[in-house]
This record gives sequence, structure tokens and C-alpha cells, in this order.
Amino acid sequence: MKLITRDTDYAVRALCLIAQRKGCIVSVKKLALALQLPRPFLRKILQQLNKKKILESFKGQSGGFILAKEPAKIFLTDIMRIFQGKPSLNECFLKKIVCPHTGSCPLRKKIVKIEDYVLRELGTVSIALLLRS
Amino acid sequence: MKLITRDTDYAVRALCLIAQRKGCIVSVKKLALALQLPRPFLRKILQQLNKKKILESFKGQSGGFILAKEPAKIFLTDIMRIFQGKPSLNECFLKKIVCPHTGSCPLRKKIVKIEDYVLRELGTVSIALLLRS
DNA sequence: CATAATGATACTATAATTGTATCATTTGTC
DNA sequence: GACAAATGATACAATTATAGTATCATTATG
Ligand code: FES
Ligand code: FES
Repeated sequence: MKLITRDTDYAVRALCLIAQRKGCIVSVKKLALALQLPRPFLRKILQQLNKKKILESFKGQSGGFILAKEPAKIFLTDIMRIFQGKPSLNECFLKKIVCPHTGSCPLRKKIVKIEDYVLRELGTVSIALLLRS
Repeated sequence: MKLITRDTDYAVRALCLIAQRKGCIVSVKKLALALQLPRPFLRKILQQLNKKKILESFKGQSGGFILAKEPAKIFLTDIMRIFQGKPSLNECFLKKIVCPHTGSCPLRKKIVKIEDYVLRELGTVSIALLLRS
């Protein structure tokens, strides 16, 4: 029952560091060193964040990444969506045979309710919030 | 972000069927047939449920399983715990380097809060409840 | 032009999940 | 008592997801 994968984890940690160097371009090399993470893996992650417009990238010598948004506008759910797909907890697991009443099922309602709650709560956690801790 | 694995899924579905045959001993063969699930896999699952005292088993010809508890006392969280370990969402993923303040961190508080909520909600879903749907 | 960075992408390794196979043991039936 | 049909226990195999590596092309800096 893992809510957050390592992709997301690394991404958040990197984003925090980048946010701390306000405006400075930070290279994967420095980040991997500072966070003690595998460099090629981290690189792949940052590239994905770039594609999704969370980071902005600069090529060439002394290139690297900066945030593409304010830290207060980057939320945990954004990152999770990128690396873990859409955060649906589960489809109804009785749908196949036993249960045909998708509309009125208490389990389904519970799952939906739980999902909403989790997303709402995680949606309040931003990079800026994490930095203030 | 999968909350429920297939183990749990199959287990719940089997438990629902067994519950419907109140008191009757049901064999894996019949269950696998009725639910259209792989028989050896389902068997392993039921054996685990037996070990955990959720099912009672009977050997020999015309053997099989019955519930060891009332359907109203078998909860989703019980099943999840068996197949998915203790349902902890995640440890603090900044703990290694950036963040040493495990006590006062908003992320940590959120995660704990979310975890509590999920468990509380799932803890209200019993086999009996599912049957009434 | 050399160097040091990212972009894109293919590949590999490891771990978790999902499922199978087998042999021993128990019990009802002929 | 022999046989069939069930579970107990356990080892093994296959599949999928996660985690991580490698490589080559491209771009910018000095
Ligand atoms: S169990 Fe099927 S809709 Fe709920
Ligand atoms: S980020 Fe570390 S305790 Fe919260």
C-alpha cells in the first residue's frame, strides 16, 4: 500500500533543493551529489518534470534546471500524477461477477470518498509548504 | 497508487460467496468456477485466510471452507493487512538529507492524517456490508 | 573547437506481484 | 482397505512494475 514511489520522492527532494537556490540554474550533477541519489536516474526524472512544465531546462555548459512555477504552485499531486499516473485508488473489485450495481454499492462509495479525501489533502502540500517545515 | 491488490480482491470476492452459502462448506473448486479465477492461486489465498482464522477449513472428500467469523466482523482492513502488510502509506521521504525535523513537518502530519482516515474508512467496510449492496 | 550540460530513447536489473506444481495428509465413499 | 477428492505446506515459475544504466545526438558556454 505504497502511496508514493521513489520517482516522486526523488522529484520532490530535487524540487525542494532547486527552489532553495532561487533562480539559480542547478545541474543534475550538483543535485545528485547533494541528495546522494543515482545521477542518471535523477536526470531522467528531471527531464520528465521539464516535459511537464514543472521545470525549465537550459542546455549547454553550465546548463541545468530552474523551477518553471512558483514553489507555492507546485503540488504533491502534480508530481504524483506524473510518475504514478492518475491517482485512482482502485476500480470496484467486485464488478466482474458478484456485483452489477455500480451505482449503489457502499464499497464503491467508500472508495470514491477516500480517494477524494486523499487527493484533497495531498493537494494542499506544495513545495513551498515543505520548505517552510 | 494501488490501494488494493489482486490477492485482497480475490479474497473478498471469495468471502462474499462463502458468506452467501451460510454454513455450507464450499470447496475451492466451486469457488474458482463460480468466480472464474485461477484455482491454485485462489487456493493459496484461502489457505492464508485459514491460517489467519478468517476461514475454517475441512479436509477430506467434500471438504472446503466456511467463515470462521460472522460476515459483519470481517473487515476490509483485516484482509488488506494479510495480503499487503501493515497499511502504512509512506515514510517521510525527505528524511535522509534535507529534512531532520520529523516532529513538526507538515508533510508528515498530512501523511499520518491521511493514513488514519483511510484506515478508519476502510475499517467500516465488512463482508456483511458488501453483501447488502 | 572542446567541454559540459540536457534531450531522447533504448536497454538492463531488481523486486513485487501473480500464478503453477507437487507431494503429503486427511476424510468420506464404495 | 483402496480410491477419490479435498486441504496443508511449500517450492518454483512467469509476469509486470519499479528502479536504474548507457548511449548518442544536440546545444550552449568559454
Ligand atoms: S461491489 Fe460492485 S459496484 Fe460495488
Ligand atoms: S519532510 Fe521530513 S519530517 Fe517531513
